[in-house]
Amino acid sequence: MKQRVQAQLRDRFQRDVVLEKPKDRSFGHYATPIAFSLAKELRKSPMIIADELASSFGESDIFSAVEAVKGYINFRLSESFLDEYASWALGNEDEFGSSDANDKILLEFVSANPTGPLHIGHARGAVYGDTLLRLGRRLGYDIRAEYYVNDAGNQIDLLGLSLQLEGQSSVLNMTVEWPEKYYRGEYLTILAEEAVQKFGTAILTDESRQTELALWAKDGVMELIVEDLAAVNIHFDTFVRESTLYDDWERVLEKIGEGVYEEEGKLWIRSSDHADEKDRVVVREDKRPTYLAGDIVYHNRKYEQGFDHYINIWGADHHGYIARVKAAVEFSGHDSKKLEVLLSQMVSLLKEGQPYKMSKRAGNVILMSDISEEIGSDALRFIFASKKSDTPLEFDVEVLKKQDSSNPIFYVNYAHARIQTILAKSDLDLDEVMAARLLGLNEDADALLFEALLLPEVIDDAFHSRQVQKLPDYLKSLSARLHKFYYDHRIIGNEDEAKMLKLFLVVALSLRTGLSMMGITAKDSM
RNA sequence: GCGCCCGUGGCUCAACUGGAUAGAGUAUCGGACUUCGGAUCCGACGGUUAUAGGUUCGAAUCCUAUCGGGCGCACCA
Repeated sequence: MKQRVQAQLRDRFQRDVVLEKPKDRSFGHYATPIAFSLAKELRKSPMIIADELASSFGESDIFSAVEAVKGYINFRLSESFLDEYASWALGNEDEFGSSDANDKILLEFVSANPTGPLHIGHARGAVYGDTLLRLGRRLGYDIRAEYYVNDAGNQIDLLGLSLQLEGQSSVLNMTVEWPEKYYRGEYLTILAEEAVQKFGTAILTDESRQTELALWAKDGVMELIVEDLAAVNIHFDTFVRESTLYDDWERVLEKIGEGVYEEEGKLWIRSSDHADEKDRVVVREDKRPTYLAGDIVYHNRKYEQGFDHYINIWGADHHGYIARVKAAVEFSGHDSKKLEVLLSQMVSLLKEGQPYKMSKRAGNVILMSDISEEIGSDALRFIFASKKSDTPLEFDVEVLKKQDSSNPIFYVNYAHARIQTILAKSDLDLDEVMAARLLGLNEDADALLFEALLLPEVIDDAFHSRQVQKLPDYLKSLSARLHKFYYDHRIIGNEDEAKMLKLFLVVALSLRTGLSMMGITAKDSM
């Protein structure tokens, strides 16, 4: 809708035009402050320019009024334009909110270490990434969802050690001396039992078999992670294992060439040449590559597949890592501007006002699966998508279990279900409803229709600004308008019954489509 | 100490990325059922946008300083 209006104005003014939604709806559907920016070049007051531009509009198919007010130019869309657009949307559900974008994007997210099930902090990045994925795909982008599995390095050794100790303690009933750092949790007990069945008890006590045990266990943990994600409707296209990358290390090292140097027996990358604070070690004195080395190969591999754009979603505690990875990308001969790193901030959880402190390595973690089971996948996804990903989020699980308007997912679903109920109750059949033209609507209906038709621009805006919370915000607002309209107007038996039902169909379409962008299936009854 | 992010009604968050009178929810108080789902709706209360300067037609948004908070500053991932 907005694109069509903008295209029209671009022809008229011979320049790109910023379109806003006026604060006060009585001003019209759209407005532009273009006169303010023209004021400087034309050396005239914005008011006069706006007046002149507004009065230059003659008859138009899409505008019923164009007015200048205090320097703004306000546009009111014609009923026939809105009606035609609404009818098109209802007849082309899959294209409603799509665009002709077709860039190839590689989106990497979650990428949690395979050392334990996902916790609530991972859930946020997961929901953020998957929502972005769905929005982008709706717009037409060709996006691959990828998970980077860190199945090498110290944390895998620690997994083996932790599993042995856990097994010695809970399966073999031995007295165990716990080290300072180790993983803990129910999943280890289960894995230890499975390990005994598969390998015999010696696997738990023989230190020389720790690596063997760990390599087996990480696959089991990955299965848990995949299950945790599937429970909230998240699925990946590809999994890339860190352990498979190092074969390529020598070749990538050659590409980097002068970008690395040897000092103190170690290999360093000149990342300080590219905005990093200092150079970083990539190969230690004992020849073991650092974590960064894996990431260098991984990103080179990404780029060699020729995507137009690369998006990584990382926990906010990794923000210091961005500069060195971008530096590595440059040294490997690629354009680091194509790599976009988005951060997902901490989550703190309340339950009846009681805060939980979370920490992955310590015992007191909140499992993602516990929360998704407690409040349901839909509520979890809605709340996690509701706030800018780069600011901390705090919420109370009790609120999300409520069945009333304080629970946003309930509120939106209720709006959708209400529409289904009234459609079923009406004596009109679908053909009669669809045949109605949305002309001569009252002001409430016009406002509701317009809001329902905004979905495409919300999808576009939410994706391109990477701010997925705009979508749930919109759905709450559309639902509120629907509830109010429903309260104020009686539908069944109304002389405009067919029009109102068609209007409701458009609202339902936007609610349903919007929810599906969040991995949520709209409810037809509560 | 250095770097990044952030300070908006009691609480949780918006504000179209520089635009019109800073909006929602929640909490508190008050109201609306002879009604298609009251699982809803309406009203009231509540703000010097942390503070002080600056930039311009116009600032919550940009710049500077101060105060306060989070995260990071590994040859861990």
